[in-house]
Formats: sequence, C-alpha cells, structure tokens
Amino acid sequence: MNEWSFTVGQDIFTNLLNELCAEMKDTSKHAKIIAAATKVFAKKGFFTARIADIAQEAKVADGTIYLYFNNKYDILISVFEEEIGKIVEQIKKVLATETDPRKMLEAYITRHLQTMKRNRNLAEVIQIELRQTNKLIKDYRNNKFTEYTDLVADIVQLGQSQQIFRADIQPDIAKRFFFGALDEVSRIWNTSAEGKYSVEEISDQLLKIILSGLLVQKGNGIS
Amino acid sequence: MNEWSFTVGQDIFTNLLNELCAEMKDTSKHAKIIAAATKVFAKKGFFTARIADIAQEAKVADGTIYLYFNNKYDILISVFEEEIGKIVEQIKKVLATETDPRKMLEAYITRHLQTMKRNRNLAEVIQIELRQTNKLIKDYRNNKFTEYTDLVADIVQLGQSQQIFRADIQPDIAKRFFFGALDEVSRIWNTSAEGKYSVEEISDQLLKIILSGLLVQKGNGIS
Amino acid sequence: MNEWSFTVGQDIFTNLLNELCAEMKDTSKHAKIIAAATKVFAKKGFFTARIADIAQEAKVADGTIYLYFNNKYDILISVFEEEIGKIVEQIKKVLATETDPRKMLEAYITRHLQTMKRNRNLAEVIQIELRQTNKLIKDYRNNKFTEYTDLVADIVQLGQSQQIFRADIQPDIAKRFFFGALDEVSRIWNTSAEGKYSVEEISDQLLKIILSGLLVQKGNGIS
Amino acid sequence: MNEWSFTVGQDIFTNLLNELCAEMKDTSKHAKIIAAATKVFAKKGFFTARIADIAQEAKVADGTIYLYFNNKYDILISVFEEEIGKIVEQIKKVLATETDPRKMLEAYITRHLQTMKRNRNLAEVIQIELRQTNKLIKDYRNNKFTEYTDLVADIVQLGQSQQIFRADIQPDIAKRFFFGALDEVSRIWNTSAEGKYSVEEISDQLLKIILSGLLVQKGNGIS
DNA sequence: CATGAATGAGGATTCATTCAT
DNA sequence: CATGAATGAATCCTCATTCAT
Repeated sequence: MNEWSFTVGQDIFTNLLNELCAEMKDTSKHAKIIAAATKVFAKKGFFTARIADIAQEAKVADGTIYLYFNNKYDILISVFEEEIGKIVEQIKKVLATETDPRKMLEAYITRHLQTMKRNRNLAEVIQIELRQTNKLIKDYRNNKFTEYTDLVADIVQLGQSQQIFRADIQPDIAKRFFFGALDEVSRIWNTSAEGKYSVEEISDQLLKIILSGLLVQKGNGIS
Repeated sequence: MNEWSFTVGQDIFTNLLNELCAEMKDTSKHAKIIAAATKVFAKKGFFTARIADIAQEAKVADGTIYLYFNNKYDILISVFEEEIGKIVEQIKKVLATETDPRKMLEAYITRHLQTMKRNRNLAEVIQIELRQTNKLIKDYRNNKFTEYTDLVADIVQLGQSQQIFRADIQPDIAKRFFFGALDEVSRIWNTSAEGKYSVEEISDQLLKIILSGLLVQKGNGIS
Repeated sequence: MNEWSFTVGQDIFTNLLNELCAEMKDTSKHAKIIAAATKVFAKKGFFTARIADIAQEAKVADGTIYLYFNNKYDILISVFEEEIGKIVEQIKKVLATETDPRKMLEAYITRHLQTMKRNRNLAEVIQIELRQTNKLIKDYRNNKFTEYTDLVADIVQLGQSQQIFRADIQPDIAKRFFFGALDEVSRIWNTSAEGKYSVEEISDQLLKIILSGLLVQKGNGIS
Repeated sequence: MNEWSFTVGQDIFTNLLNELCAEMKDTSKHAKIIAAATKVFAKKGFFTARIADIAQEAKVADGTIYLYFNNKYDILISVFEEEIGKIVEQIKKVLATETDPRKMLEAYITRHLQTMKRNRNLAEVIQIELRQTNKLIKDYRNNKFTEYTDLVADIVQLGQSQQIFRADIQPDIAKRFFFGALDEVSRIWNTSAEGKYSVEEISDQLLKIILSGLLVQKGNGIS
C-alpha cells in the first residue's frame, strides 16, 4: 500500500513536474519560434523565408514548429497578434494616464517610434507583410492591428469633441493618414540613414506637422 | 499604267498597314502582359501569382512572356518602372506649371489620388509589393519610384526657401511622412469604404492636415 | 504579241533563274546548316545545343532549318551520314589502290587521323555523340558508320587469308579494338596536348603497336 | 532484477538494431539512388533520363534525391567517382601483387572486362557519358577516371624501363590507344553479340594484339 | 522559300508538411 | 514532446516546333 501510494504520489509529482517542465518548455519553444520567425520574416520576407530558416534560428527541428503552429501563415498571424498585442496593451496603459488628445497623440507617436527603433525586425514585418497578408488569409481579421490603428481615430474624435481638433477632418481618414505617415517614417531606421535621427527628433517633427501643419503663418492655408 | 501604279500604291498601303498592325501587336503584347501582370499581382500578390495566371490574363502562352521579360522579377520591375514612370512624367509636367509650393503639393496629392483611384491594381502593387521587392532584388534600385517620392522633398525645400513652409521640418522626414500618409490613404479605395469618398474630398482633407495641422486654434500647438 | 511572248520568255527565264538560285540556295543552305550543326554539336554536345544556336551559326532563321530537316535528331543523323559518307568514299578509294593489308591499315589510320585533325568538330561529334545516338534513335542504323568500321574487319580478314595476320584473332574483336584505339587517340588534338603530335608520328606509333605489339623481343609474349 | 536487466538488455539490443537499420537505410538510400541512376543513365542516357525515372527506379520520392545530391549533374559525377573509385582500388590492389608489366597489363584488362561485363550499366555510362560530361561540367576534373587510365601509362613506362616493352612508344599515346581499345571492346556485351564471348577469350585476344601485334612472322612489320 | 514570333509540353528543383522513430 | 528524413505537389522556365506573314 505504502509503496503503491508512494508510487502514485511519485507519479503525480512526476506528472506535475513534467507538465510544468513541459509548459515551460512549451512557452519557451513557442516564444523562441515567434522571435525567430519575426527575425527571419523581417530579413527575408514571408514568402522567401523557409520554415527551415525559422527552425534553425529558433534552434529547433523543423517538425517541432508544427507542434506549436498549424502552418506557415499561422506563424505570421501569431507574430502579429502577439507582438502587436503587447504594443497595444502598452499604449493603452499610457493613453489611460492622459486626457489631452494632443498629449495622447504625442504618446502614441513616441511609443510607436521607440518600439520600432528597438525592434526593427517587427517594424519590417509590420510594414512589409501587413498588407500582403490580407490577400492571403482572407478569413484573418487582423484584430489587434485594427485595434491599434483605431486608437488614433478615437484620439482624433476625442480631440474633436473637446474642440481642440478641427471638426472638418474625418477620423477615418485621419487614422489612415496618421498611421501611414508614422509607418513610413519608422522605416528610416532600417535604411542607411539609421543612426542619423533620434526618436525625439522625429517624434517632434511629426507632431509639428500633424498638429500645426507645414505653413509658417497660420491663416495662410489654402483651405 | 495608272492602274499599275495604283496597284503598287495599294501594296505599299497594305504593307504599311501590316507593319503598323505588326508593330501594334508587338507593342500590345508587351503592354498586354504588363497590364495583366499588374492586375494579377494586385489581386494575388507577387509570390502567389503564377506566370500561368499572367499569361492567361494576357491571353498569351506562358512562353511568350519570356520573349518580353527575363523572369518573374523582371515583370514586377517593369510594372514599376513603366507605370510609375508615366505618373512621374505627368506630375512633373503639372508641377512645371506651378510656382506656389502649396499649389504644388495640392497638385501632387490630387494627381496621385486620381491615379490610384483609377488604377487600383497599380495602387495595390505599389503599396503591397514595393517594399517587399527591395529585399529580393538587392541590385534593383527603384529609380523611378525614388524620383517620385523625392519630388516631395523638393517641394518642401522650395516652400522653405520661400519662407512659406516652416524651416524646422527636415525635407527628408517630410517626404516620408507625406508619402506614407498618401500611400496609406490611397488604399481606402481598395477597401469596403470604396465608394464613400471622392478624390476631392480626401485631397482636401489631406491638404488641410498637411498645411495647417489638426489644431483648431493656431498657436495652441505643443511645439 | 511580241510583248506578250517577250513577257513569257522573261517569265521562263526568270523561273529558270529562280529555280537555279533556289537550288543553289537550297544546297548552300543545307550545307551551311550541316556545317553549323557540326560545329555547334562539337562545341556543346547534341543535347545542350539549341536549334537557335545552329540557326545563328548558319546565319539562317530558326524555322528555315525545318525546311531542310525533319527535327533535331535528323540533323545529327545527317551530319553523320554526310560527313562520314565522305570519309568512307575517300578511304575506299585509297584502299582500292592497295593490296597489302599492312599498307591498307596504314592508309586507314593515316587518313582517319588526318581527317580528324583537320575537322576537329566532326571528330568530337563522332566520338561524343555516336554512341549516345543509338539510344535515342532506335530505328536509326548508323549505316555509313558501320560501313566505315567494317572496313577494318575486312582488312584483317584479308590479311589473315594471306597469312600475313595471325589467324587466332577474331576480325570482329580486332575491329572494335582498332577503332576504339584510333578514336580515342584522335581526341589528342582536342586536348591541351594539341600541337605536340603530328599525324605521322601518331600514325607510326599506332601501326607499331597494332602490327608488332609492345614487346621488345618477339617470342617473349605471354600468348 | 534479472528480468529488468534483461529488458534493458533487450532495449539496448533493439536500439542498436534500430540504429543499424537506420544507418543501413541511410546508406542504402544513397547507394540505391546511385544504383538506380547508373541503370537509368545507362538505359536512357544522361539527358533523356528524368529525375523522376531515377526516383522511381530507386523507389524513392523525387525530392529525396535532393537530400543526397545537389542536382542531376552531381548524380552523374557521383556515379563516376564512386563506381570508378571502386575499380581503381581493386585494380591497384591487383597490380601491387605483380611485378611483370606483361602480367600487369593482363590483370588490368581482365579486371576491366570482368567489371564491365558484370556491371553493364556502368559500362554504358562510362562509355557514353564520360566524354559528353566534360563539356558540361568544365570545372569537374574526372579525377578517379584520369587516375584509372594513367595506370596504363605507368605500366607501359615500367615495362620500358625493364626493357620488356619497346622504347619507341610514347606512354601517353599507348595509354589512349589501350584505353580506347579496351573501352570499345567492352561494349561488345551491350550488343546483340552479348553471349558470344567470354571475358577470357577477349582478354586473351587483346593481350595478343597489344603485346605481339597482328603480324604472323616477327620482323616482317612495316616499322 | 524564308522568317521569327508564338506556342505549350515537359522537367528540374524547392519546400511546406508529415510521421515513424 | 522532439526530431529530421522523406514526401510529392507545385511552378518557373526552356526550347523544339509551328505557321501566319
């Protein structure tokens, strides 16, 4: 009996341990693959990246990847969802501490640029693959990403309701305008001009244009 | 004699006609393939597009494509160079008639949006493939395209030298900002919001933001 | 009437002229293509040679080749038949003037080596393509070539009947032995050793081995 | 305990067995492909052979071939190098036991003929593809093969230094002569005359010619 | 007869995915 | 769970051949 119960106890313990280990293993494997995929997708693009490349980068066997992801597209989607998910959470937290829409825009810009400067691989993936993906995976609604860009529309609307932002701009268009600009500018760190600009500098310039426009003297505008 | 000379005349005429037709055929083959490729790339993306798709769309045999292009990448590059080349020429002409940098920006925006609304396939290809391509074809410098985006930097610099645009914006960054915004906004016609917006409306909104910014009252800005 | 008959006369004359020209054209085109094919096959081998290569070499349009030959194999066969045919005729003539089988072998060797040294392209084609061909064109019996190698068997048999050549050698095997040796030795002019050897020198050495063998002292042989 | 240790023993045994099997599988995959390729190349020739043919013959998927070889040419080269490598080793061993150059030639001939009669596929590949290949793969120096034919030059030189072979024959030419003859004669088993000749018979005849020549009475020769 | 643009069948090669170990 | 050898579907590209001019 003792032995039996001991044995069982041992088994339970072992099982728990195994599960923990497994989970830890899992988690780290999953994370390692996501990280590797981000890097490889950034470098080679989704289509030219091979599963074998990702496996090698993750120091994992090719087959192992299919224990964590259904297929190649699934990896791409996961990269988006998980990595962008993190950014969305972070920005949401920051925005929660602000009430001034001007400050919120500033926070959004700064945080985005910081993230993209720090994680250039992700920046590349977002910029390059994002649009392509929609074509491939028709049934994939890039929820996290939509959520992310929609934050801008929200800020604009907030600013308009507070009569700080002009009412004659449609939040929908402003959102696209704003994100497109931000996205393209972020790429500056992936070019030869790499070291030339600081986040603050660029953030400052974007804000200037966004808020006050290019004109020297106000009231001179075409519109 | 008259009849004889007439006969010869007819022959000459026929020959000319044939040559013209032949030339048109040739020209149209190349053009047809470019058009087909643009359409197919737009719909399926460069990588998922098959040569057979393009051939079918162009109503041409697979092998025929290789009489006009070296390989699949060459088709893509040709689409860029030729189609963007046309836009660059058009915009350059328009810009030549303007001196006011504000009007020039307006012309640039309007012309770009018009083109993209009219040729949505090209819009997709530019937006989706442009960046991806650079990774693949390292030795391909997208000259026409660089030329196109550099026009904005020129306009900004012009405006600054005329003290119409603020001097504290770097043309380099403005260029990216401006093109990124324009590019992303153009995609609006490829979404479900398709019929909702007119070129004028969007053009107007972009100009407002670019020139005067989002703020209601000038002088309230952060910067 | 005069004019009419004159016209007809002119037509007849023109027709004749045209036919002559056509025939000359024909002949020269055919010959040009054979020559070009020999050159191209020699350089690139049958399979890697393209019809377009031959056409270019012959300064003729691709399609023109199909006015003179049924297909690619047909060109190869024609090269054999026509070029080897010439050699066979030449050697037969020479052999007709000899009665001593030793002299006949000498003549055969010398003539073969001379031809191959002069027309290295043909040499390559014979050596490289000959065997390959049999596999491809099952119904093609390389008649001229068989005729050519059979000449050796005939000479050996003649020598044996005259009791000049040993009777314990089978002409069949001697034929293969002899031609294989000759063929392989001919390739010496297509290697880097090109200028090193004269026809006479090699011819002399082959004869020595064939007739008297490698042994210094007769009677010492294994057999 | 005994049982337990026995079980472990069994496991170890099983593992070893599995590993052996696995290794055999691996080894046999490579070997199977080489064998299949040899057979297919022999039957259809290098160019008309399709990878799918080889794969089918080897009972392997098309793609599997590329796990063991870089491309089609690589298969051909491997066939040469590995199969000829074996022959070279065998002949070298045999030659090491001989000092008499006459016996050495005999050994060389017999061994070559034996091999070619046994492995007719290899014989075909050597004979048919060998020369063709050089044109294709310029940077491939058929080392094993050169080594193989050079053995003859060595033997001839040895015989000359021992004053058994005539000094007025250049080893270089003798080598070509000898190999060409041997090679062509080997083909006799790939023709309709297949069953007619034994290795010994042919070997005997070749030796006779090589050593003593065709002439009945010594001293009657032309040279 | 001559041309060469057009054809389209054919094949080498890649790589996402599976599955026996 | 992890592995990585094996698979075979999928596709770009070549080139012999045709045929309208």
